[in-house]
Amino acid sequence: MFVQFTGATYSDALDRPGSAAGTIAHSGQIDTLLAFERIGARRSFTRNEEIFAEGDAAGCWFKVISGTVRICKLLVDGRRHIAEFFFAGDCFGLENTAERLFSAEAVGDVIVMRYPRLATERLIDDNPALARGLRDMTLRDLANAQMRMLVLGRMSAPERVANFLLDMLERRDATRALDLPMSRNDIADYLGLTIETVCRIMSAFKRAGAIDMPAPHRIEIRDRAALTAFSDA
Amino acid sequence: MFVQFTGATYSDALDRPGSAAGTIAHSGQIDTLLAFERIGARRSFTRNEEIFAEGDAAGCWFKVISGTVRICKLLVDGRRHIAEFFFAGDCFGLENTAERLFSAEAVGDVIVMRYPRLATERLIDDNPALARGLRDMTLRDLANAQMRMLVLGRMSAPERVANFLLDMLERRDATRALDLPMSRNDIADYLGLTIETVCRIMSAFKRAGAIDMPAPHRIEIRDRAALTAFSDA
DNA sequence: CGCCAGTTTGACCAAGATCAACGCAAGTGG
DNA sequence: CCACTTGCGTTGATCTTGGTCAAACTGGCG
Repeated sequence: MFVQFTGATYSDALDRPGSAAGTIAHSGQIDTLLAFERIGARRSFTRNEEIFAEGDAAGCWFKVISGTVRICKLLVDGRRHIAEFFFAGDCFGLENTAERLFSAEAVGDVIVMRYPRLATERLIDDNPALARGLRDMTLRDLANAQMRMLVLGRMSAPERVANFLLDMLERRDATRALDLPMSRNDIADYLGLTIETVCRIMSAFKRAGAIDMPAPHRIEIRDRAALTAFSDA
Repeated sequence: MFVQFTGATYSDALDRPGSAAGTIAHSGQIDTLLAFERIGARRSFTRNEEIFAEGDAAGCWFKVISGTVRICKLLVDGRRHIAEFFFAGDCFGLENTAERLFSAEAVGDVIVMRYPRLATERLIDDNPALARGLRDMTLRDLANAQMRMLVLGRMSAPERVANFLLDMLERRDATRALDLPMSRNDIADYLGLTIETVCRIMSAFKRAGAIDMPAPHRIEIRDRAALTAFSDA
């Protein structure tokens, strides 16, 4: 079955506070959201601009308002790894280390909200529901990371690409058509492959009639069953 | 530089609550630890016994008292992936999904404490310091998972093995000698390699004088610099 | 029009997987 | 006590997948 790793949305975290945790009153959600709005600041970044760098002080976290963000790390010899992509509604950069272990960059033009960690900690200490929301979000991120480890550690190149396409479809709330905001290079570094391999496999999927690709960044699903079959055979 | 992914210990989580979060009074630690002891139950498992299975209800989490636990997932065609090993002091199985996505198994004989999730949630809601401790633990797990993604996605087989040995050394609080509790097969499934590749690379390290291997599970570091050099070329 | 960045395709190569055999130590049963 | 089995670990020969190197293609833009 197709491995799913949907990004953690903050509103999701409040809407579905984990099965055992019970339900949060709707008014509570509004209050805490407003509380966050008050401590946040809007920022915008242009294509390939760095939002934070590896080694920066990790004094705040972010929520994507629009656009796509990539979290990545560069090895000394130039190899790059993309840990995750984040889309509108997703939160990123929440860490407990003093320094950033990864950098964050705008894939295209991006608008984010920036929240200071200290103020967030204060809000959380006074508000168990909010704390629970953030905790669930982090736990969801962790589960996604574990699924991604499975993909990177044990899946073949076609399985990785098929999984990626189905996952993107899911995360962008699409069923048939999809505009990929990231380059082939980004996809390769996300899947632990080379750009050539990603290209070849996408072309193969197209030849096999599983997808259509009117433009490099435009993907249309023609045979979802075939893709799903590819995704974990 | 060598990539580090130390497991999250519960006491660590309380001892170092993240740089920006301030310090927790020592009495607070004792109280919350006692609180946990009260809701926990001791369990023991024998070699290869299942602690929980994929699909089980996720109503509790665990702390390793002694022994080694592996968290793993089986693909339909028999491929296996080990998401993480946990040693004495590490916590595992804390999830917000209704069902387990991974199974947990005893690598050797294991003793754990089992804590119900519901009671934990209650404790956490009343105790911000405790909440923070658990949050930091989860964030540390997430950071480790991201480092492991880097290893699985972008590192060569010798780099993975060297990293693994250095990481085990660190996690077992050893500097020169190390007894690996897990089989070569476990190591392979943890590193996304085959057992043959793991064997060959360990033998190569031994031939190169980087390690000594008086018995398959006994590793002695002879040239840490060489290992470190291997670990990220 | 020509350039440029990103994408695609092809030919070849190498790292690691697969298949197979062997080693070795710890049981087990006669 | 010794044959026999069983479960790991190790090593070698060969094959496959995906990486590397190189060249061609495409669309946008000055």
